[in-house]
Amino acid sequence: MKRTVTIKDVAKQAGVSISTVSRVINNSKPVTDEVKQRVLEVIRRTGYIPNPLARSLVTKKSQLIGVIVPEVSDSFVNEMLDGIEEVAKMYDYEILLANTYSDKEQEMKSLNLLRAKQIEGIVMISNKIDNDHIEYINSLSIPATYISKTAREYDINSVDISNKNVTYDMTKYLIDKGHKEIAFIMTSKDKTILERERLSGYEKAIIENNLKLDEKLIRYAGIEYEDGYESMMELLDENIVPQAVFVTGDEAAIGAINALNDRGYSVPDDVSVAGFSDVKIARIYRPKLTTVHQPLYDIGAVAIRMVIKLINNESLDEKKVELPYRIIERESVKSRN
Amino acid sequence: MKRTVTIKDVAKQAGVSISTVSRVINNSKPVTDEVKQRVLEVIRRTGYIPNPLARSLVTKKSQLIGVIVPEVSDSFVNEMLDGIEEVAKMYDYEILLANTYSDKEQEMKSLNLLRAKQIEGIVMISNKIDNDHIEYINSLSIPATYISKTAREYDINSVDISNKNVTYDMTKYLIDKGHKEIAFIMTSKDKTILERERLSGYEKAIIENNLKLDEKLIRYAGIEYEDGYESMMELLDENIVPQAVFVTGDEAAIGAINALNDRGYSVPDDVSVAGFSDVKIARIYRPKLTTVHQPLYDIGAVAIRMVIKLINNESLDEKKVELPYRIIERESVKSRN
DNA sequence: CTGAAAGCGCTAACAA
DNA sequence: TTGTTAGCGCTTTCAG
Repeated sequence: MKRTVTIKDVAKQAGVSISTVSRVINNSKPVTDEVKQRVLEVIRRTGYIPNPLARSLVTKKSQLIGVIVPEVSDSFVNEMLDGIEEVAKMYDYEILLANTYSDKEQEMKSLNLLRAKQIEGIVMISNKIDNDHIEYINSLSIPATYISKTAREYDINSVDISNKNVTYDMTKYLIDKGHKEIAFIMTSKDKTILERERLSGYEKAIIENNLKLDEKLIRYAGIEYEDGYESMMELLDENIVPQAVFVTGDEAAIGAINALNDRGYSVPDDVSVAGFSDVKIARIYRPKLTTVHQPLYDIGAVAIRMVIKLINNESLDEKKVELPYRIIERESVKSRN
Repeated sequence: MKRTVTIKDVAKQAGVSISTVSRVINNSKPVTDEVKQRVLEVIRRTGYIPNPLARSLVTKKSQLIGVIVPEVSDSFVNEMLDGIEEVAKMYDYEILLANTYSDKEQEMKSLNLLRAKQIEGIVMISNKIDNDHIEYINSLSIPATYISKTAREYDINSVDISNKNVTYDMTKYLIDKGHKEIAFIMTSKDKTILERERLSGYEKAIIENNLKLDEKLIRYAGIEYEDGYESMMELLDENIVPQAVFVTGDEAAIGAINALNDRGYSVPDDVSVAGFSDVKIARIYRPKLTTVHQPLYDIGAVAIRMVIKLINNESLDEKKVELPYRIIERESVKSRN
């Protein structure tokens, strides 16, 4: 273990005081050019790097932002992470990552751990946040922004897509393509406000267009591939073969397509399937998935940008940012007009 | 901003010295039970959390491990990240993440940044590491382990799958299934030792089984979906329609399947396709991809376990860990016997 | 413009 | 078993 070079070493070698060195590395106070060059030279020669721990200890700034995610390997999450990472780097923040596997206890634990690490801000991505999370984070008095389906229900900083009309729009799209019987597989069994809105978007489109609203066509599943597969199988087992299926998750949508295939139905020739999110696999799978594009990278980027602003005491234009979605027409939906 | 409670506050309120408080929070020296309880009580009441920055400053331990990855959103990478994260948590280490987009300059920059953050160890995942990386990391005298195709070429700690016979085994498998003309798409244009070995594994299997070794059947592409697609198209454009295609990457393999489909060939009925890695999509795609399973989660887990051991001055059983691979038979390869 | 000195919150000798 | 004290490496008054 070679001893690392400290500010003292630099000061001594440059023949100045440590305060002067501090001043040149931080550009905080005027320093004669001659002295500055001398110090810089020593720094270069010795390869000196200021110890951010010591610095943080006095400035109370760690340049660390905690990011809490359900699971890194989830495509939904990691596309956001790319955005988060990118922006963090831009502003010289480092990311402290914590996986929670959507377990609330683990979420609280991670929060605690991150807090201990003196993070300056938090980006919390969670399937479902509630008052406990919010109160705890508030009690930390650390800037935070949330990415969560339930964020809209609370008075907190959050970023999301403008969910209001998504399901309405996609259902309408499907109807416009000539589908009369449209199944709706919600990838959540919760009944949060968001889910109720999504459901009513679907219902509204159905009713407005004088189609029959059939409870049997509505299913509640999980978000995984298997969940979509099983839900679709369930439908098929009940001899329900809709003309179109709208699944609120891409992987689950692909599960549905596979279930359909396994039962001898062709997508989109026999039945159309639409997804939600536009993760990578939606572009790769065949038939390519028609889906709702969520700007995941941007969501992550905006979220962390918000906390950085907050950290710097800049004001936020809006507490709740909503990014636009759009329907991406690919191959899994066929016009039946 | 409420002032955070420090060890001093606790000491004062408990009527003891700060060293005593330090002793009880670290369990480092015996403390009378009575005093201990008193201190603990104050800690509980005040919600005191030791400042790890201050602690690190003196102990020179940050409980931080830097992880450098090409891209979080790459499925190959994020499955390893899950393993890394899990083990880190187990040993109370926090992960500092840096995305490099496989850019060498960025890799060096990230290394620098992480170094500055006083990380205690490094897990470096990189497509291609070279002497510059290694020398730099060595100069930091921080424990590191590498996950990289080129790691085997250097005398460094690394974890990998036992690559030696992979391509031989898969090619042999394909031959055993009755394929005579087998294309080999390498998802790399480099010619590292690993790539040469992979190539010769393929060649060995072909020759040993008295098949014709045809240079035209060997292609060099990138690792992405599109790369596989294009390489396959290239083959097809040259009127080469092999009975089987072995692509050394799952997403690229799926690209190849799609190219085949787009040209009217059915997989596996007309041509078999095998992949490499067994990332999530291999299980989801239809036909399900027959591929070489790499234990990505385990690779990540082992890698970080190694650096933790190193940090604690425990000796490593082996410098280069090789995890077993296995061929996963699914649907994209059909027997032609 | 520069240096001396205090102190960020904590651990670890060293004494007592 | 406990308290005192000297730092860890740095920033930041405060003088000069």
